[in-house]
Order: sequence, then C-alpha cells, then structure tokens
Amino acid sequence: MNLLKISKALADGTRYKILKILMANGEISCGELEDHFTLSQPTISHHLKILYDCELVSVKKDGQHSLLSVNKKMLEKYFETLKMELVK
Amino acid sequence: MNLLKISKALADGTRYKILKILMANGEISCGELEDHFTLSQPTISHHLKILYDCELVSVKKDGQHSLLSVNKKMLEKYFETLKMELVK
DNA sequence: TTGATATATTGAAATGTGTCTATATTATTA
DNA sequence: TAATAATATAGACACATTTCAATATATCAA
Repeated sequence: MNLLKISKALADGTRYKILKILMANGEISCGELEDHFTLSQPTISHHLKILYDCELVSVKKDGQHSLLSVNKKMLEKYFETLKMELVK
Repeated sequence: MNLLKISKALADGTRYKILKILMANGEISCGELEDHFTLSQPTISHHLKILYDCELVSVKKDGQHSLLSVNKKMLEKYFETLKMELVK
C-alpha cells in the first residue's frame, strides 16, 4: 500500500465523489458512473485510472463493459495505517 | 471542517512528515521543526500555513517563537467523517 | 536604539494536475 | 465484415503547487 498515493487520490473532489457513488451503487460500469457527472468520458477514465493505480477501485472486465467497485479492504487498510501512524 | 481541504493538506509528503514530527514531539517551534528537513525556512513556513488554514495545526505565539502542535480533535473528526461518508 | 533571531511574505521558476478534443482500441451485433 | 458501443490513450492547454532567494516583519537582548 502506498499511503501517499492513496492520500493524493482522495484529495480531489471528483475522485471522492466517484468513491461515494461506487460505495452507494456497488458494481456499476464506467458509462453509468459518467451519468453522475458533467465531465467528459476521458476525464472520468483518467480519474478511474488514478483510483485503480492506488488499488482503491477494482475493475472486472465484462465484455465491452468494465464493472467498477471500491476495494474496501484497501480503504480500511488506509484508514488504519493513517490512524496508527499519526494518532498512536 | 473542510474535508477536501484537509485531504489536500495530508496529500503531501512534507506536510505528512510535519504532522508526524509534531505528534511525536508535542509543542515545538518552527526552527526546531525545520531541523528535521533540508527544505528552506520559507518552504516549511508555507506548508505550516496550509496545515494551519485547515486547522490541523495550532500555533501558540511565545515571544518571537511560534509553538506548533497538532489539533488532534480536528484530525479525529477528519478520520470519523471520512469513514462515515465513505464506508458506512 | 541597534543588532540579532524567528517567522512570514513576495515573486519567480519548475513541475504537477485536471480538463478537453481527437483518436485508438476492444468487444458486440447486424 | 462493417457499423456501433464502451473504454482507453495521446496531446494540448490552463491552472495549481512546490520550491527557492530575497526581503519584510516582529521580538528579544545588549
């Protein structure tokens, strides 16, 4: 786990919203996700790549669709590490 | 509390290190903090301002010194809000 | 009051980030 | 196979961020 990379990924309003949408909707495709934004498709794709690269979001290929979901394990691990490093 | 502002403040290696140093050392001055870095004094001052603006760091003026400390309440509030918004 | 010390501010350079349009790639379906 | 649909990549632009040197401000001490 790259702590700083995850922190940077979380430090953007669009990506934070993506995570909230994915948490609320479970597995959805990129297209469905895009419907929640006025941003262009490449922009959403770019943000998804950042979330994927730090392993906060998982992608399951299903034909021409990509099913997205939050890697809750990684999110939990991030919270715990942050708390441990900073607070304890 | 401005969640995104705090996330951005945490998403920098130098500022993260500042918080860790402050957590480990309690109240120290800017000068003592700078001793932990090879960065210039204005650079550290700049990062401190960002941490102060989002209320993660408190400053107590003591003559010509500024005594720094982490606002643990804010840090805890941040963790809880993040967890509540994302996980629950 | 003057010189020294601690911190903040300014302005500039380099680098990073978010966004778009255009286009490529991959998979489906007619 | 050809057209369509879903997603990814490339390149460009504007803006933000990190850093520094120079300087300003504030406080202490002689």
